[in-house]
Amino acid sequence: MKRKNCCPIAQALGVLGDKWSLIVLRDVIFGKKRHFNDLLASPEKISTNILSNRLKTLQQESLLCCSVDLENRRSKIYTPTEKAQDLVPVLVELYKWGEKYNDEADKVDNPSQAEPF
Amino acid sequence: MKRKNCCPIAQALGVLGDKWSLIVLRDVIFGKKRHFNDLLASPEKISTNILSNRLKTLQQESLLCCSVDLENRRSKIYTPTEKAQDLVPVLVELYKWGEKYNDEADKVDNPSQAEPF
DNA sequence: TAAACCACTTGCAAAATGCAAGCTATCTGA
DNA sequence: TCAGATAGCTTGCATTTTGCAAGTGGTTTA
Repeated sequence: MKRKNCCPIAQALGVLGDKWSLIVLRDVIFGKKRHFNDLLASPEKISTNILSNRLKTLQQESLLCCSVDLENRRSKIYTPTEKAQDLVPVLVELYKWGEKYNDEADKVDNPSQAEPF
Repeated sequence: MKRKNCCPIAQALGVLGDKWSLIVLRDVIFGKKRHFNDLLASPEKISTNILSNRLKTLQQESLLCCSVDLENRRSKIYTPTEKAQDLVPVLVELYKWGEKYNDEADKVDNPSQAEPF
């Protein structure tokens, strides 16, 4: 969804405002995940076609860059760009908010948060 | 999308990770918009059924509360809760990021940013 | 009391998502 | 060398979400 001539929040959401983009970026930025299968393995269970599509659009938006693993040529390496790294404050604030408001049910069921993602 | 037993970012995105929720919250929090028609009038052009649906789910998630305008009983007033106000840092970081990276095309076409939203 | 207003709801088409299976190139072990 | 295994997709199809236009039912204003 392109949003031209509108506020920066809407423009940011034009790139990030879907169910999966920020999950993928979280894993690449904080989880240091670099390979397709690593990203597939996240507990949120993205499907292969969606992940493939998201990796494509995130490259188009200059949020990820893709290179071939020289030691294993069937493998591709996805790395976050500076533009993606600059989303860290957004992700941190989302994390804090999620932690403050949306953890109550889990804390009862599952007090130990072994793996955040 | 409910996301249980997973990281706070995914939980936050379970509520906010769609195309419209954060736009509506932006307008209610920063734009001080309180009425259905005010929210409809935003430049992003949300449609009536989606807005209606989003207002419902945001109430269910305790992000908005709804009351009848006592001076005009056909009108409803939507106000942000504290939980919604606590999204200000998220919106601010999104704004900064959007401003930094997604304004280039607009600056050329439309240098004066009269109405941010 | 007719017209306008506000907040929806409904119907239907289009797009996005979810799931399973398959495909191609590369690599690994016997 | 060649049968698997592996990595990163693509395809097909069902389901869900979104988008658009039109209509509805109280409320209020002229």
